[in-house]
Amino acid sequence: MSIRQGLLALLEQEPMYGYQLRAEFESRTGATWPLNVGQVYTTLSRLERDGLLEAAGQDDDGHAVYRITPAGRDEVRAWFATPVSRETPPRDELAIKLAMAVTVPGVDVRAVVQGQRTSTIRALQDYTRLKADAAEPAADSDLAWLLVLESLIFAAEAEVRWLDHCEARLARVAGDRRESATPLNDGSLTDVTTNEEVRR
Amino acid sequence: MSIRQGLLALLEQEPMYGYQLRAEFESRTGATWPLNVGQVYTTLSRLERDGLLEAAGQDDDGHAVYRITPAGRDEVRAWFATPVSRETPPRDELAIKLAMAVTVPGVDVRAVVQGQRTSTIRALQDYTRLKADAAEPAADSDLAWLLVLESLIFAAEAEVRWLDHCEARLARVAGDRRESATPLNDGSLTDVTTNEEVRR
DNA sequence: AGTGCCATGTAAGGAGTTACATGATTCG
DNA sequence: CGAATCATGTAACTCCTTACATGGCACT
Repeated sequence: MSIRQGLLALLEQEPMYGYQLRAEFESRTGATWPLNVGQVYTTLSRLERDGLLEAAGQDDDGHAVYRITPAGRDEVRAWFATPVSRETPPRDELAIKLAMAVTVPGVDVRAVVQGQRTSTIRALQDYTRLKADAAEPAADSDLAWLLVLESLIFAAEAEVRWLDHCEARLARVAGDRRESATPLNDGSLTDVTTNEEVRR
Repeated sequence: MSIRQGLLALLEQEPMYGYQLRAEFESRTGATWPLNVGQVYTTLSRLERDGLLEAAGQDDDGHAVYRITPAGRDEVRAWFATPVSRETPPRDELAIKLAMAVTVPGVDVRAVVQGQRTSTIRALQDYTRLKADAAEPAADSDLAWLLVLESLIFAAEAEVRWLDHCEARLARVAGDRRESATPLNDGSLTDVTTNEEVRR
Protein backbone atom coordinates (compact mmCIF):
# COMPACT_ATOMS: atom_id res chain seq x y z
CA MET A 1 0.00 0.00 0.00
CA SER A 2 2.80 2.43 0.84
CA ILE A 3 4.49 1.82 -2.52
CA ARG A 4 1.33 2.71 -4.34
CA GLN A 5 0.98 5.98 -2.45
CA GLY A 6 4.66 6.74 -2.66
CA LEU A 7 4.82 6.38 -6.42
CA LEU A 8 1.70 8.49 -6.78
CA ALA A 9 3.27 11.21 -4.64
CA LEU A 10 6.39 11.16 -6.80
CA LEU A 11 4.27 11.62 -9.92
CA GLU A 12 2.56 14.57 -8.30
CA GLN A 13 5.88 16.34 -8.74
CA GLU A 14 6.28 15.54 -12.44
CA PRO A 15 5.55 12.80 -14.99
CA MET A 16 8.07 9.96 -14.88
CA TYR A 17 8.75 6.50 -16.28
CA GLY A 18 9.15 3.20 -14.45
CA TYR A 19 12.87 3.00 -13.94
CA GLN A 20 13.06 6.64 -12.99
CA LEU A 21 10.38 6.13 -10.34
CA ARG A 22 12.36 3.39 -8.69
CA ALA A 23 15.50 5.55 -8.73
CA GLU A 24 13.68 8.52 -7.21
CA PHE A 25 11.99 6.38 -4.58
CA GLU A 26 15.27 4.82 -3.53
CA SER A 27 17.24 8.06 -3.52
CA ARG A 28 14.65 9.63 -1.22
CA THR A 29 14.64 6.71 1.20
CA GLY A 30 18.34 5.94 1.01
CA ALA A 31 17.63 2.53 -0.54
CA THR A 32 16.43 1.44 2.87
CA TRP A 33 13.63 -0.51 1.26
CA PRO A 34 14.91 -1.74 -2.10
CA LEU A 35 12.13 -1.56 -4.63
CA ASN A 36 11.75 -4.19 -7.31
CA VAL A 37 11.35 -2.73 -10.78
CA GLY A 38 8.75 -5.29 -11.75
CA GLN A 39 6.55 -4.14 -8.92
CA VAL A 40 6.77 -0.56 -10.13
CA TYR A 41 5.25 -1.56 -13.45
CA THR A 42 2.46 -3.67 -11.99
CA THR A 43 1.65 -0.93 -9.49
CA LEU A 44 1.58 1.64 -12.29
CA SER A 45 -0.85 -0.58 -14.20
CA ARG A 46 -3.19 -0.79 -11.22
CA LEU A 47 -2.97 2.94 -10.61
CA GLU A 48 -3.83 3.56 -14.25
CA ARG A 49 -6.70 1.10 -14.08
CA ASP A 50 -8.02 2.99 -11.03
CA GLY A 51 -7.91 6.28 -12.88
CA LEU A 52 -5.22 7.86 -10.70
CA LEU A 53 -2.64 7.88 -13.49
CA GLU A 54 -2.66 8.00 -17.26
CA ALA A 55 -0.09 7.02 -19.84
CA ALA A 56 1.47 10.19 -21.24
CA GLY A 57 3.11 8.71 -24.31
CA GLN A 58 6.89 8.79 -24.59
CA ASP A 59 9.39 11.42 -23.61
CA ASP A 60 12.28 12.64 -25.79
CA ASP A 61 14.30 9.50 -25.00
CA GLY A 62 11.40 7.17 -25.82
CA HIS A 63 10.52 6.30 -22.22
CA ALA A 64 6.95 5.28 -21.38
CA VAL A 65 5.91 8.18 -19.18
CA TYR A 66 2.98 8.28 -16.71
CA ARG A 67 1.13 11.40 -15.65
CA ILE A 68 -1.03 11.87 -12.55
CA THR A 69 -4.72 12.66 -12.99
CA PRO A 70 -6.85 15.07 -10.90
CA ALA A 71 -8.26 12.04 -9.05
CA GLY A 72 -4.66 11.03 -8.36
CA ARG A 73 -3.86 14.45 -6.90
CA ASP A 74 -6.88 14.14 -4.61
CA GLU A 75 -5.61 10.75 -3.49
CA VAL A 76 -2.18 12.19 -2.67
CA ARG A 77 -3.68 15.10 -0.77
CA ALA A 78 -5.84 12.70 1.24
CA TRP A 79 -2.84 10.49 1.95
CA PHE A 80 -0.82 13.35 3.42
CA ALA A 81 -3.83 14.67 5.33
CA THR A 82 -4.71 11.34 6.96
CA PRO A 83 -2.45 10.04 9.74
CA VAL A 84 -1.21 6.48 9.53
CA SER A 85 -3.64 4.53 11.68
CA ARG A 86 -2.16 2.70 14.63
CA GLU A 87 -5.48 1.01 15.36
CA THR A 88 -4.43 -2.20 13.67
CA PRO A 89 -0.65 -1.86 13.65
CA PRO A 90 1.32 -4.02 11.21
CA ARG A 91 2.11 -7.42 12.61
CA ASP A 92 5.41 -7.37 14.44
CA GLU A 93 7.25 -10.64 14.02
CA LEU A 94 9.38 -10.05 17.10
CA ALA A 95 6.41 -9.38 19.37
CA ILE A 96 4.66 -12.48 18.03
CA LYS A 97 7.78 -14.52 18.57
CA LEU A 98 8.14 -13.44 22.19
CA ALA A 99 4.43 -13.95 22.82
CA MET A 100 4.80 -17.51 21.57
CA ALA A 101 8.06 -18.01 23.42
CA VAL A 102 6.53 -17.24 26.82
CA THR A 103 3.45 -19.39 26.25
CA VAL A 104 4.88 -22.45 24.56
CA PRO A 105 6.60 -24.69 27.14
CA GLY A 106 10.22 -25.66 26.67
CA VAL A 107 11.42 -22.41 25.10
CA ASP A 108 14.38 -20.58 26.61
CA VAL A 109 12.84 -17.11 26.53
CA ARG A 110 15.88 -15.44 28.06
CA ALA A 111 18.05 -16.78 25.26
CA VAL A 112 15.63 -15.52 22.63
CA VAL A 113 15.60 -12.07 24.22
CA GLN A 114 19.38 -11.97 24.52
CA GLY A 115 19.94 -13.15 20.96
CA GLN A 116 17.61 -10.51 19.62
CA ARG A 117 19.16 -7.82 21.78
CA THR A 118 22.62 -8.54 20.41
CA SER A 119 21.32 -8.48 16.86
CA THR A 120 19.38 -5.25 17.30
CA ILE A 121 22.33 -3.53 18.97
CA ARG A 122 24.44 -4.46 16.01
CA ALA A 123 21.88 -3.00 13.60
CA LEU A 124 21.80 0.13 15.74
CA GLN A 125 25.57 0.48 15.47
CA ASP A 126 25.36 0.15 11.69
CA TYR A 127 22.73 2.87 11.55
CA THR A 128 24.77 5.15 13.78
CA ARG A 129 27.80 4.67 11.57
CA LEU A 130 25.73 5.50 8.50
CA LYS A 131 24.47 8.63 10.18
CA ALA A 132 27.96 9.72 11.16
CA ASP A 133 29.12 9.30 7.57
CA ALA A 134 26.23 11.39 6.29
CA ALA A 135 27.07 15.03 5.76
CA GLU A 136 24.73 17.88 6.50
CA PRO A 137 21.71 17.47 4.23
CA ALA A 138 22.18 19.64 1.15
CA ALA A 139 19.38 18.44 -1.12
CA ASP A 140 15.86 17.56 -0.05
CA SER A 141 16.50 13.92 -0.81
CA ASP A 142 19.42 13.95 1.66
CA LEU A 143 17.11 15.31 4.32
CA ALA A 144 14.47 12.68 3.53
CA TRP A 145 16.98 9.86 3.81
CA LEU A 146 18.32 11.27 7.07
CA LEU A 147 14.82 11.32 8.53
CA VAL A 148 14.23 7.73 7.41
CA LEU A 149 17.52 6.68 8.93
CA GLU A 150 16.66 8.38 12.20
CA SER A 151 13.29 6.65 12.26
CA LEU A 152 15.14 3.34 12.05
CA ILE A 153 17.40 4.43 14.89
CA PHE A 154 14.52 5.49 17.11
CA ALA A 155 12.71 2.21 16.38
CA ALA A 156 15.78 0.10 17.12
CA GLU A 157 16.43 1.96 20.37
CA ALA A 158 12.83 1.37 21.41
CA GLU A 159 13.24 -2.29 20.59
CA VAL A 160 16.30 -2.60 22.81
CA ARG A 161 14.51 -0.81 25.64
CA TRP A 162 11.55 -3.13 25.22
CA LEU A 163 13.78 -6.21 25.26
CA ASP A 164 15.42 -5.04 28.48
CA HIS A 165 11.99 -4.41 29.90
CA CYS A 166 10.91 -7.92 28.90
CA GLU A 167 13.88 -9.41 30.63
CA ALA A 168 13.19 -7.50 33.83
CA ARG A 169 9.55 -8.52 33.78
CA LEU A 170 10.39 -12.14 33.09
CA ALA A 171 12.77 -12.19 36.02
CA ARG A 172 10.13 -10.64 38.26
CA VAL A 173 7.41 -13.07 37.18
CA ALA A 174 9.72 -16.02 37.71
CA GLY A 175 10.49 -14.72 41.19
CA ASP A 176 6.84 -14.11 42.06
CA ARG A 177 5.87 -17.57 40.97
CA ARG A 178 8.60 -19.15 43.01
CA GLU A 179 7.60 -17.18 46.13
CA SER A 180 3.85 -17.63 45.91
CA ALA A 181 4.06 -21.40 45.80
CA THR A 182 1.15 -23.01 47.62
CA PRO A 183 -0.24 -26.52 47.84
CA LEU A 184 -3.10 -25.45 45.54
CA ASN A 185 -0.97 -23.63 42.99
CA ASP A 186 2.79 -23.63 43.05
CA GLY A 187 2.94 -21.48 39.94
CA SER A 188 4.75 -24.03 37.90
CA LEU A 189 4.25 -24.09 34.17
CA THR A 190 2.24 -27.25 34.49
CA ASP A 191 -0.22 -25.73 36.93
CA VAL A 192 -0.65 -22.58 34.92
CA THR A 193 -1.47 -24.66 31.91
CA THR A 194 -4.03 -26.49 33.97
CA ASN A 195 -5.59 -23.20 35.03
CA GLU A 196 -5.86 -22.21 31.40
CA GLU A 197 -7.67 -25.41 30.67
CA VAL A 198 -10.07 -24.84 33.55
CA ARG A 199 -10.77 -21.23 32.58
CA ARG A 200 -11.59 -22.28 29.08
CA MET B 1 5.60 -15.27 7.45
CA SER B 2 5.03 -14.63 11.14
CA ILE B 3 1.63 -16.31 11.03
CA ARG B 4 3.17 -19.43 9.59
CA GLN B 5 5.79 -19.57 12.32
CA GLY B 6 3.36 -18.64 15.04
CA LEU B 7 0.90 -21.39 14.18
CA LEU B 8 3.73 -23.86 13.97
CA ALA B 9 4.94 -22.83 17.41
CA LEU B 10 1.45 -23.29 18.83
CA LEU B 11 1.31 -26.80 17.40
CA GLU B 12 4.63 -27.56 19.03
CA GLN B 13 2.71 -27.44 22.30
CA GLU B 14 -0.04 -29.84 21.27
CA PRO B 15 -2.07 -30.88 18.23
CA MET B 16 -4.93 -28.50 17.47
CA TYR B 17 -7.59 -27.74 14.87
CA GLY B 18 -8.10 -24.57 12.81
CA TYR B 19 -10.53 -22.60 14.90
CA GLN B 20 -8.67 -23.47 18.06
CA LEU B 21 -5.43 -22.18 16.57
CA ARG B 22 -6.95 -18.83 15.84
CA ALA B 23 -8.35 -18.62 19.38
CA GLU B 24 -4.99 -19.51 20.92
CA PHE B 25 -3.11 -17.09 18.71
CA GLU B 26 -5.43 -14.24 19.59
CA SER B 27 -5.55 -14.98 23.30
CA ARG B 28 -1.74 -14.90 23.44
CA THR B 29 -1.48 -11.62 21.54
CA GLY B 30 -4.52 -9.95 23.09
CA ALA B 31 -6.27 -9.89 19.71
CA THR B 32 -3.85 -7.14 18.72
CA TRP B 33 -3.59 -8.64 15.27
CA PRO B 34 -6.93 -10.22 14.44
CA LEU B 35 -6.36 -13.41 12.51
CA ASN B 36 -8.65 -14.46 9.70
CA VAL B 37 -9.87 -18.05 10.02
CA GLY B 38 -9.61 -18.67 6.33
CA GLN B 39 -5.95 -17.81 6.43
CA VAL B 40 -5.39 -20.33 9.18
CA TYR B 41 -6.64 -23.11 6.92
CA THR B 42 -4.65 -22.06 3.88
CA THR B 43 -1.54 -21.68 6.02
CA LEU B 44 -2.11 -25.12 7.52
CA SER B 45 -2.37 -26.56 4.00
CA ARG B 46 0.94 -25.02 2.99
CA LEU B 47 2.60 -26.19 6.20
CA GLU B 48 1.33 -29.69 5.56
CA ARG B 49 2.49 -29.54 1.94
CA ASP B 50 5.95 -28.51 3.20
CA GLY B 51 6.08 -31.49 5.55
CA LEU B 52 6.10 -29.44 8.75
CA LEU B 53 2.65 -30.63 9.78
CA GLU B 54 0.51 -33.69 9.22
CA ALA B 55 -3.21 -34.26 9.51
CA ALA B 56 -3.86 -36.23 12.68
CA GLY B 57 -7.43 -37.30 11.94
CA GLN B 58 -10.22 -36.13 14.20
CA ASP B 59 -10.36 -35.54 17.92
CA ASP B 60 -13.17 -36.69 20.23
CA ASP B 61 -15.41 -33.85 19.04
CA GLY B 62 -14.77 -34.57 15.38
CA HIS B 63 -12.38 -31.66 14.77
CA ALA B 64 -9.77 -31.94 12.01
CA VAL B 65 -6.59 -31.93 14.06
CA TYR B 66 -3.07 -31.17 12.84
CA ARG B 67 0.11 -32.50 14.41
CA ILE B 68 3.64 -31.11 14.06
CA THR B 69 6.31 -33.28 12.45
CA PRO B 70 9.98 -33.59 13.46
CA ALA B 71 10.87 -31.26 10.56
CA GLY B 72 8.32 -28.84 11.97
CA ARG B 73 9.96 -28.95 15.41
CA ASP B 74 13.31 -28.19 13.80
CA GLU B 75 11.73 -25.21 12.07
CA VAL B 76 10.34 -23.89 15.35
CA ARG B 77 13.67 -24.33 17.11
CA ALA B 78 15.42 -22.48 14.31
CA TRP B 79 12.83 -19.69 14.44
CA PHE B 80 13.40 -19.08 18.15
CA ALA B 81 17.15 -19.36 17.78
CA THR B 82 17.42 -16.86 14.91
CA PRO B 83 16.94 -13.16 15.69
CA VAL B 84 14.52 -11.18 13.57
CA SER B 85 16.75 -9.53 10.98
CA ARG B 86 16.69 -5.76 10.93
CA GLU B 87 18.82 -5.69 7.80
CA THR B 88 15.81 -5.10 5.56
CA PRO B 89 13.26 -3.79 8.05
CA PRO B 90 9.58 -3.94 7.07
CA ARG B 91 8.49 -0.93 5.07
CA ASP B 92 7.28 1.80 7.38
CA GLU B 93 4.43 3.72 5.78
CA LEU B 94 4.96 6.73 8.03
CA ALA B 95 8.65 7.03 7.22
CA ILE B 96 7.90 6.74 3.51
CA LYS B 97 5.19 9.36 3.82
CA LEU B 98 7.49 11.85 5.51
CA ALA B 99 10.29 11.14 3.04
CA MET B 100 7.89 11.95 0.22
CA ALA B 101 6.46 14.93 2.05
CA VAL B 102 9.83 16.66 2.36
CA THR B 103 10.84 16.00 -1.25
CA VAL B 104 7.62 16.66 -3.13
CA PRO B 105 7.01 20.40 -3.47
CA GLY B 106 3.81 21.94 -2.18
CA VAL B 107 3.32 19.64 0.82
CA ASP B 108 2.83 21.15 4.28
CA VAL B 109 5.24 18.88 6.11
CA ARG B 110 4.63 20.49 9.48
CA ALA B 111 0.93 19.76 9.19
CA VAL B 112 1.62 16.13 8.32
CA VAL B 113 3.92 15.77 11.32
CA GLN B 114 1.47 17.45 13.67
CA GLY B 115 -1.49 15.41 12.44
CA GLN B 116 0.42 12.19 12.93
CA ARG B 117 1.65 13.26 16.34
CA THR B 118 -1.89 13.87 17.56
CA SER B 119 -3.04 10.52 16.22
CA THR B 120 -0.12 8.59 17.71
CA ILE B 121 -0.56 10.28 21.10
CA ARG B 122 -4.17 9.19 21.09
CA ALA B 123 -3.18 5.61 20.30
CA LEU B 124 -0.64 5.79 23.12
CA GLN B 125 -3.33 6.89 25.56
CA ASP B 126 -5.53 3.98 24.50
CA TYR B 127 -2.68 1.56 25.09
CA THR B 128 -1.92 3.07 28.47
CA ARG B 129 -5.55 2.73 29.50
CA LEU B 130 -5.54 -0.91 28.40
CA LYS B 131 -2.42 -1.55 30.42
CA ALA B 132 -3.88 0.10 33.51
CA ASP B 133 -6.97 -2.09 33.23
CA ALA B 134 -4.86 -5.21 32.95
CA ALA B 135 -4.32 -7.00 36.24
CA GLU B 136 -1.10 -8.64 37.23
CA PRO B 137 -0.45 -11.42 34.75
CA ALA B 138 -1.72 -14.68 36.20
CA ALA B 139 -1.55 -16.99 33.21
CA ASP B 140 1.22 -17.15 30.64
CA SER B 141 -1.14 -15.82 27.99
CA ASP B 142 -1.74 -12.73 30.15
CA LEU B 143 1.99 -12.18 30.35
CA ALA B 144 2.35 -12.61 26.60
CA TRP B 145 -0.36 -10.10 25.90
CA LEU B 146 1.15 -7.64 28.34
CA LEU B 147 4.50 -7.89 26.59
CA VAL B 148 2.85 -7.33 23.20
CA LEU B 149 0.99 -4.33 24.57
CA GLU B 150 4.18 -2.90 25.99
CA SER B 151 5.92 -3.37 22.66
CA LEU B 152 3.19 -1.25 21.09
CA ILE B 153 3.68 1.37 23.78
CA PHE B 154 7.44 1.49 23.33
CA ALA B 155 7.00 1.76 19.56
CA ALA B 156 4.43 4.54 19.81
CA GLU B 157 6.61 6.47 22.23
CA ALA B 158 9.52 6.17 19.84
CA GLU B 159 7.32 7.40 17.04
CA VAL B 160 6.34 10.51 18.98
CA ARG B 161 9.96 11.20 19.84
CA TRP B 162 10.90 10.78 16.20
CA LEU B 163 8.13 13.14 15.08
CA ASP B 164 9.32 15.79 17.53
CA HIS B 165 12.84 15.26 16.27
CA CYS B 166 11.62 15.68 12.69
CA GLU B 167 9.95 18.93 13.53
CA ALA B 168 13.07 20.29 15.20
CA ARG B 169 15.21 19.28 12.25
CA LEU B 170 12.79 20.76 9.75
CA ALA B 171 12.80 24.04 11.61
CA ARG B 172 16.59 24.02 11.66
CA VAL B 173 16.92 23.23 7.95
CA ALA B 174 14.42 25.94 7.07
CA GLY B 175 16.48 28.42 9.12
CA ASP B 176 19.79 27.35 7.57
CA ARG B 177 18.40 27.70 4.08
CA ARG B 178 17.06 31.16 4.77
CA GLU B 179 20.43 32.29 6.13
CA SER B 180 22.62 30.76 3.44
CA ALA B 181 20.73 32.33 0.55
CA THR B 182 22.96 33.12 -2.41
CA PRO B 183 22.34 34.47 -5.92
CA LEU B 184 23.24 31.08 -7.41
CA ASN B 185 21.00 28.86 -5.28
CA ASP B 186 18.99 30.01 -2.29
CA GLY B 187 17.75 26.51 -1.65
CA SER B 188 14.10 27.45 -1.82
CA LEU B 189 11.59 24.85 -2.86
CA THR B 190 10.85 26.79 -6.02
CA ASP B 191 14.44 26.72 -7.12
CA VAL B 192 14.79 23.06 -6.43
CA THR B 193 11.75 22.39 -8.58
CA THR B 194 13.21 24.48 -11.36
CA ASN B 195 16.43 22.55 -11.19
CA GLU B 196 14.48 19.33 -11.49
CA GLU B 197 12.64 20.65 -14.50
CA VAL B 198 15.86 21.74 -16.13
CA ARG B 199 17.45 18.37 -15.48
CA ARG B 200 14.65 16.73 -17.37
C1' DA C 1 32.88 -9.14 -29.03
C1' DG C 2 31.36 -9.44 -24.48
C1' DT C 3 29.87 -7.49 -20.05
C1' DG C 4 26.95 -4.79 -17.73
C1' DC C 5 23.49 -1.47 -17.02
C1' DC C 6 19.03 0.69 -18.66
C1' DA C 7 14.31 -0.26 -19.68
C1' DT C 8 9.83 -2.61 -20.03
C1' DG C 9 7.62 -6.03 -19.10
C1' DT C 10 5.51 -11.21 -17.75
C1' DA C 11 5.09 -15.43 -14.79
C1' DA C 12 4.80 -17.94 -10.66
C1' DG C 13 4.10 -18.10 -6.07
C1' DG C 14 3.70 -16.60 -0.93
C1' DA C 15 1.06 -14.06 2.16
C1' DG C 16 -2.99 -11.55 3.47
C1' DT C 17 -7.78 -9.68 3.18
C1' DT C 18 -12.76 -9.83 2.40
C1' DA C 19 -16.43 -12.32 1.23
C1' DC C 20 -19.16 -16.29 0.47
C1' DA C 21 -20.96 -21.41 1.06
C1' DT C 22 -22.22 -24.96 3.99
C1' DG C 23 -23.37 -27.50 7.83
C1' DA C 24 -23.53 -28.39 13.11
C1' DT C 25 -24.53 -26.85 17.60
C1' DT C 26 -26.07 -23.92 21.09
C1' DC C 27 -28.87 -20.57 23.36
C1' DG C 28 -32.75 -17.52 24.16
C1' DC D 1 -38.01 -21.54 15.98
C1' DG D 2 -34.53 -18.26 14.86
C1' DA D 3 -30.08 -16.12 15.65
C1' DA D 4 -25.49 -16.54 16.87
C1' DT D 5 -21.44 -18.96 17.10
C1' DC D 6 -18.48 -22.91 15.84
C1' DA D 7 -16.16 -25.13 12.17
C1' DT D 8 -14.12 -26.09 7.64
C1' DG D 9 -13.39 -24.63 3.78
C1' DT D 10 -13.20 -21.94 -1.27
C1' DA D 11 -12.81 -17.83 -4.40
C1' DA D 12 -11.23 -13.52 -5.82
C1' DC D 13 -8.19 -10.08 -5.23
C1' DT D 14 -4.12 -7.06 -3.67
C1' DC D 15 0.49 -6.68 -2.60
C1' DC D 16 4.99 -8.21 -2.77
C1' DT D 17 9.07 -11.06 -4.11
C1' DT D 18 11.98 -13.71 -7.23
C1' DA D 19 12.97 -14.90 -11.48
C1' DC D 20 12.96 -14.84 -16.37
C1' DA D 21 12.61 -12.73 -21.35
C1' DT D 22 13.86 -9.27 -24.41
C1' DG D 23 16.05 -5.44 -26.45
C1' DG D 24 18.97 -1.18 -26.56
C1' DC D 25 23.09 1.17 -25.53
C1' DA D 26 27.65 2.11 -23.69
C1' DC D 27 32.11 0.99 -22.26
C1' DT D 28 36.59 -1.94 -22.59
